[in-house]
Amino acid sequence: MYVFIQGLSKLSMSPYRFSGSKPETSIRLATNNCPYNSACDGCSSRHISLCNVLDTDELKSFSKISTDFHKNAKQVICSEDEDAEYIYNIRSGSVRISKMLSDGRRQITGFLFAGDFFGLSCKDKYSYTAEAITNVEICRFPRTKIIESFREFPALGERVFDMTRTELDSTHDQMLLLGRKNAKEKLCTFLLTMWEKSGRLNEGNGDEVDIPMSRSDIADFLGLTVETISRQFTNLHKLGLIDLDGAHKVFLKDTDALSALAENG
Amino acid sequence: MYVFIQGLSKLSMSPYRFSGSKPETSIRLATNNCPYNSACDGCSSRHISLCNVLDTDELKSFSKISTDFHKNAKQVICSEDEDAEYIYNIRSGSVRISKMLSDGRRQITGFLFAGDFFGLSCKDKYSYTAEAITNVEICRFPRTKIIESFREFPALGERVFDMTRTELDSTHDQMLLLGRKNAKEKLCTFLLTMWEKSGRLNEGNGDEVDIPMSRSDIADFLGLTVETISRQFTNLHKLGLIDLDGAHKVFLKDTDALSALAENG
DNA sequence: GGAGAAATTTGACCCCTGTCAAGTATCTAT
DNA sequence: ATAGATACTTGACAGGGGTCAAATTTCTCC
Repeated sequence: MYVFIQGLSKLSMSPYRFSGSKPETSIRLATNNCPYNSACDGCSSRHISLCNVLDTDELKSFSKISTDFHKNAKQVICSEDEDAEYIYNIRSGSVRISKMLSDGRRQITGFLFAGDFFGLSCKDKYSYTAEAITNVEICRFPRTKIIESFREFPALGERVFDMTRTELDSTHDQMLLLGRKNAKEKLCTFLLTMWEKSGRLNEGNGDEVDIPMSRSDIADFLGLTVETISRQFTNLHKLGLIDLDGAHKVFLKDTDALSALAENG
Repeated sequence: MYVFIQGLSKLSMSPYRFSGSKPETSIRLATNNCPYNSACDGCSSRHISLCNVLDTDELKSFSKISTDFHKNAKQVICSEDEDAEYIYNIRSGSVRISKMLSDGRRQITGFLFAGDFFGLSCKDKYSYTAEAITNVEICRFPRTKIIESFREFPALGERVFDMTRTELDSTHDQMLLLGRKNAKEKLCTFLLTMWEKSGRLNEGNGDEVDIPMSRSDIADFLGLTVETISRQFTNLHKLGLIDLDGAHKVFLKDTDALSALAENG
């Protein structure tokens, strides 16, 4: 079991908690795309976000460069080749990060959840597109200002650096998956990763896993087609390893068996 | 042509120079694995390495935590699941970074060259194996000490952070390649990346590219088999796009055509 | 320089996954 | 609640790349 957990923590999604993924609508925000200054005080993802290394006073200062906003499911947050002006931090909801080839083939390089951030590139253009999968609450910081604040709050810079290295580790696992695993192994790995993530927050949840993204998203994340994903879900169901309740709720009936299949399917 | 160059700079190898890759034997070191303190003064990769942000005095101080050593081709530098005690910096030669599944399937996550570093994980074990492809000269720093020195030399920390983010960008491109490109596109992309890298240092080299790694390494990097790699080399040769001089020297006869094939093969 | 080992190439065959198509279920918006 | 759109599933078929095998070339080391 230990090996299994270790394997999971490497997969290509940031290893920070997410708060389940029922579409959430912001109560405080009546309209989309309408930034306002956040006090950060009531932020539900504060304890798992990059800012969790700041104490109350520091956070008060830091929050001055932060702007809150909200996006509905399917809206674009930032696009490939657009000026990389902001760093984005997810407060709630699910986001997909993707890249495209000129003919439209898409690769999703990661799914991000509450506590994850994105947009901190070295280049002055974003090298990927970020889109809301569910409704999301996000805060963002001008890139130049957050880099300045790394000097004011060195712990913040270290925290962001740590998260970046953890993310790099995850991408290496995802490269192993994309280059060397077959369809069944890919889906098992994915389901266990989602299970591990959801388990971190919802401890009482048992083996029920919420899958906010579409089959098509999963396909583009695992380097497969929608049809193959669908067939593999059916396959795992016939093997008695999972139950499905609609397309977005999966019950893992034998995580040990799934774990075995994730490396030798 | 601009788009082409831009595409290249994203591919999953660190975008720092390498000094060609003819196997090099250290003159100063008679034996392998025999660390000694380096003065850094005569280091040929100093201008492209992480330490290039340090001035002469700073480098003198920094060099105290550095140890030089040498490995022959095919030797292991560090292994998956081994204590991650050191950060390694490549002074010359070529290194492959890889991960394995329990049944032996291997994924090479990157090829590294002079100026590149590796080993800076968040975890206390290395999450990958590093092996010398050619003979290599390497210097290494105890992880705890280099992290301390980030406080003494903030520019060094920023430099390492920058290189890490650039590397993360590259892995995203490699994920797109692994998940969505076909065999021909993968090989064309790879050849152009190697060409771009070699061109940075050896400007007079024209379109002759040195490929230090084996067909098997290329296969494990691109998520293919040796046979497929070999067939695609033959294929590109028959198309008149490349000439081969042995297995490790490739002459790119039409980089524009290769560039087109790299996205729509 | 020559023998053995290792790496690369080539061929024959086949399977996994993609493609195309159609049917079914689910979601969304009135 | 209902209609239309979207998402998902299932089936038939095919092809790109894998597997196995053998030939050829290149490398390594006395």
